[in-house]
Amino acid sequence: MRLRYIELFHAVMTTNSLTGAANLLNISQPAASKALQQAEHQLGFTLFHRVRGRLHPTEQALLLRPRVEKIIRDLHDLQRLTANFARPESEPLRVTCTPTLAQSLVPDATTLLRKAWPAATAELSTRHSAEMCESLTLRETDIGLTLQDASHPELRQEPLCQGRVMVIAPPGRWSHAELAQPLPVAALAGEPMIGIAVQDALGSLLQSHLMHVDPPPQISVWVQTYQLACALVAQGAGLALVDPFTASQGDGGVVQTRPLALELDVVLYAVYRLDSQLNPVQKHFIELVRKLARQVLEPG
Amino acid sequence: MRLRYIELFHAVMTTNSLTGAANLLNISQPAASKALQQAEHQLGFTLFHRVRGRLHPTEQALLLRPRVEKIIRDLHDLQRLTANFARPESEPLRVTCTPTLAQSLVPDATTLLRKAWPAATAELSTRHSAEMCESLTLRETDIGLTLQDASHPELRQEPLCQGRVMVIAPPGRWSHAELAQPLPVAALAGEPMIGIAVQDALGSLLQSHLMHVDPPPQISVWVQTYQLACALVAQGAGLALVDPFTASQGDGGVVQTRPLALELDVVLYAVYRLDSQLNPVQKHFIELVRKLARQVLEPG
DNA sequence: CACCTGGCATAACCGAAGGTTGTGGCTGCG
DNA sequence: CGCAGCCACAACCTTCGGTTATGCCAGGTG
Repeated sequence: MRLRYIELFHAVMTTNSLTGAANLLNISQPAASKALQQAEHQLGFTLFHRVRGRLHPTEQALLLRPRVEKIIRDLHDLQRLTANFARPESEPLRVTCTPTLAQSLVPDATTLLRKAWPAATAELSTRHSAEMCESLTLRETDIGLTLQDASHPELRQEPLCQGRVMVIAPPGRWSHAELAQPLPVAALAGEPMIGIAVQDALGSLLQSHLMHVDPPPQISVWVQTYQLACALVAQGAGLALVDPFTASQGDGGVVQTRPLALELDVVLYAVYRLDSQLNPVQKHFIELVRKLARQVLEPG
Repeated sequence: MRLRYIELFHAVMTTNSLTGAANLLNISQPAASKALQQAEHQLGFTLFHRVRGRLHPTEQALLLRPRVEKIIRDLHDLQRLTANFARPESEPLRVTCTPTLAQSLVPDATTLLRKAWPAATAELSTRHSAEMCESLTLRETDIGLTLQDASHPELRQEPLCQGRVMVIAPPGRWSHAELAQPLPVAALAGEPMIGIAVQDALGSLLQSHLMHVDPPPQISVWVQTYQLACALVAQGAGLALVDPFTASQGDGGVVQTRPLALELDVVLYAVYRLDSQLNPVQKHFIELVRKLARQVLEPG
């Protein structure tokens, strides 16, 4: 089975049309037509029924589809990987972080880095945990920054610093004296709160803690990102539990922030490949992140 | 990245030589040489160091290897699958079973089937559980017969009949009157026994039961297949727990067999694809297996 | 040391696969 | 009816993937 046939099959299945497939593959429609016939002839069974001038996948084609798509995906990954072996000599600092950290921590660290290394170039991106691991193993990026435990056999995660889970509230909720003291979890009982959808590890941990207070907090809005929670809290929608980085964004202005009395720590990790020898620029960047993060997480 | 480069890379990695790879792919050595250079040129980095007239994989090549091999495997599977869509019209009865069932149950059923359907042709093979599922989903075979629970999203398993775990012993161990009565598990305490290595579900279940009798049986020999256990028991090496089919092989001659008093049943399953419409021959075959198995499992 | 052997690269050549443009037939729609 | 969209067929061309013949280099051996 020629790879070309596999790609063509996939293209036809996705576009539901031979001309569409031809466009996708940047070849002419007759070329696609001929190739498809060759593929069917070589396989010994028909892949598509020609009915009223259109193509309809046969039963066999539907069974083949998932396997073909898997091969296409794996091939695509391989290409992404090889593409990153051949990149130019002047290696840029390639960093990816979660959206939360992209608010200020990573940009701040990058500007500081450029003062120390004016010639350095950087590629910044945001990704969620799974995509971050993927991107690191495919060598699209060299350093990942995340608040989640992202253990992976090919990756090493280095804890940079840790902080506490924070409660954010609309301004005026707490007195100045209260703000410094941690808020007991029990104090959240019955409060209107913003729910953090359980897609990340921190979120689900917090959620399980909240479920155990009595009466449970009233959660009418669920959000997927901490920034949304912060914005909603600023509008008086209730309280929310967030990581300290998100909290520090709104602190002093749109929301009040107060630590939560909980043994659970938020840990900031730098993640990189096990085999990667970090160069001086990369090491310096990580140290800058550590320093900046400490200023946020351990004030005073 | 052309598929041909991937295959070539894989061939060179496995043979450690360009000429070897060329032979593997049934092309001439110069063709392989040229293709490899094209691949490296297109990738933008070298895959193999040419040192003293030999090829040595680069660091990048070693990193690429696992992904490439995965694609090769998946491609191979796809080819196996497509090969079975195009098979001839006169479909043979394709059955695979575990080695235990290949001793007499499946051959007996096949000869009976051929009396009822003289024109039918059959393809018999033996496979262990995982390979059986693989082969069924790849449509290399249509019916699987196994004593293990082989649940799989694309497959359906139909219980045909059930029997008891049997204890086998060297001849003369038990009196004629004892043979009919189930042996309590406690009676195995301290006995010399043949261990069944835990690769199959039944084996591990039996093993865990044995570990709970006090004192535990003395196991000095572990075997991978029930036939081996049977042969060792015949030579007086001790007792063994086996499925009823294996037991019936040696019964009356080389070993004595006696049911074990245990709520655990051995179930014979027929496994086939969810979407497969069994034809009359296949249905008849399954019924024959069921009938023959009942004769073995439920004597009297 | 000279010689052979084994392994990779280069050169010249060749066929077929895979691409193109042009065209025609069929279907469905305004 | 006529037009637009989609697929198949034909004729033609480029290039890729293959061949044989040959050369170079390293290592082992009499």
